[in-house]
Amino acid sequence: MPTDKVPDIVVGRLPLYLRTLNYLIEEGYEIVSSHELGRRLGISPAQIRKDLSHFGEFGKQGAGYDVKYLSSQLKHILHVEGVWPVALVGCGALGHALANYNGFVTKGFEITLIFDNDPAKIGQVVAGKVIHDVADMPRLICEHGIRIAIVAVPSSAAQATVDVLVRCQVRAILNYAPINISVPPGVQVQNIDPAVHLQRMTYYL
Amino acid sequence: MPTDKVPDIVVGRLPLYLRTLNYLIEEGYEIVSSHELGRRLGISPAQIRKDLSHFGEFGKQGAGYDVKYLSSQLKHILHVEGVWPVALVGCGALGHALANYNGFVTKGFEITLIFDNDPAKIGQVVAGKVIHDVADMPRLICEHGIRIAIVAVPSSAAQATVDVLVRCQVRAILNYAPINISVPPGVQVQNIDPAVHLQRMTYYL
DNA sequence: TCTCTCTTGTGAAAGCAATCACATACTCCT
DNA sequence: AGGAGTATGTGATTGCTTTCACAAGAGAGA
Ligand SMILES: NC(=O)c1ccc[n+]([C@@H]2O[C@H](COP(=O)([O-])OP(=O)(O)OC[C@H]3O[C@@H](n4cnc5c(N)ncnc54)[C@H](O)[C@@H]3O)[C@@H](O)[C@H]2O)c1
Ligand SMILES: NC(=O)c1ccc[n+]([C@@H]2O[C@H](COP(=O)([O-])OP(=O)(O)OC[C@H]3O[C@@H](n4cnc5c(N)ncnc54)[C@H](O)[C@@H]3O)[C@@H](O)[C@H]2O)c1
Repeated sequence: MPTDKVPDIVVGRLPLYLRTLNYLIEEGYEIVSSHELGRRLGISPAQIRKDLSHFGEFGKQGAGYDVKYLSSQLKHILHVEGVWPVALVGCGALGHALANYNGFVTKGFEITLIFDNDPAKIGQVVAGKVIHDVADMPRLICEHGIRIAIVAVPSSAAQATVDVLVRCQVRAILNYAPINISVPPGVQVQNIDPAVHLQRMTYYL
Repeated sequence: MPTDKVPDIVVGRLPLYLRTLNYLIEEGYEIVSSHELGRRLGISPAQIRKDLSHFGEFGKQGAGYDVKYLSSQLKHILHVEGVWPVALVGCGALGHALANYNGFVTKGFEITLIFDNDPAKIGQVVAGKVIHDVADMPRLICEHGIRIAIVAVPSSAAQATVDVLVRCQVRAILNYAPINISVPPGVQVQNIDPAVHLQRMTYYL
């Protein structure tokens, strides 16, 4: 029973399913049951079946799911069959780590443009890419048709950076600055703040 | 009407409230309403009031919340009044960025021990701390009474690293390896995987 | 072929979470 | 001092998510 309107919370789990399926492929699995997948993810088998049922029928009764097939279907659903070009803004300590991270390409992303506003950094080469002046960001992002950006600038510069990105037609932003940024409707934002994650755990200590 | 058993999802929002309150303090606010706080966070005022009501009555009718007071109360609830010593395992590109990150201390954390298994790195000084051999991890973590660790090792080493940490009485783990790790009940885990966050957004593009 | 076992996909039920709406109470202004 | 305006805290309600439970399909072995 395909796509009515899929809850965000379901969409949020699909990348986790996909990640685990790809590990299963590496391990040589050809078939996996919702039970085994759930065991690895700490999620109930029923929930996995229900989640997938939003998009179609991918399994075979009595057997389970063909791992490669389900992986390819999830890539299709998530629009990561190809490789999205991504802009990285802010090439400090964290930006360097991200630029050199080799885990993106197999997941459907490649950092193709890097920006900073520090004259000492502009022109330097990081991970095979030149660091561009943020002043050139509108032009370059437009020319490359970039839709996705990673923001790794100081908090004080984050909102202004995001505003520029949004004007450049960027529609998905991964924000590392520890601040709440605001964007117009239709622009996706995901935030990563390790301090927030740590504080979520200390409550229980 | 204080603490019955607070839902995890409520606890998960408290660090966001705290973060925003601290920005409000910097901006000179003394009082804030649930409406204004909600506007900044993209959360409904009613939800904020309901969340806080799990822990007590912090506001004043007709006025709002005393920003400093509420901040201090949230710090108390989240057990981040002091500074937790944290172990960092894996001092590669990402580990370096984390070790040098100055945003932790004001949030209640300080990386006090750094470990790696690369002989070329062991003994080097990063952010004023010596990189220790992972072989010494059990002893040092025990001696320092560390309860919180950040894992920034390759995926292939993550589960084994976590197993050691758990045996050393670490009870909260922030995992950057893009893999699902399993831990015994009572151990908190939070995962950060930028590729997962990006894939959550591409669905909507 | 028939039976037994396994696993999916899915309505129904149960369990959680978010929102509503208002009594209550505090502030500010005249 | 008193009234108008404002914002909290919370029971009731609505809405959403997860789990349950089972019919139906697939394969394996006798
Ligand atoms: N280092 C970490 O591990 C870490 C962890 C969590 C969050 N963060 C956050 O990520 C962001 C970057 O952290 P970092 O450690 O790399 O800091 P950093 O100071 O090393 O790097 C910031 C970079 O952004 C550049 N920059 C500043 N303003 C800019 C602008 N307007 N446009 C473009 N570039 C600009 C600076 O020149 C610098 O290169 C910060 O918001 C920080 O709070 C970092
Ligand atoms: N670089 C990034 O921006 C980024 C982003 C997301 C996730 N990650 C993940 O974070 C982890 C680290 O990434 P990185 O880019 O720093 O990789 P890296 O290869 O630069 O660093 C890994 C470090 O871990 C050390 N190490 C390896 N095995 C170890 C062990 N058993 N015990 C202790 N130390 C060990 C290595 O010596 C190295 O110093 C990886 O799992 C990676 O997938 C990195």
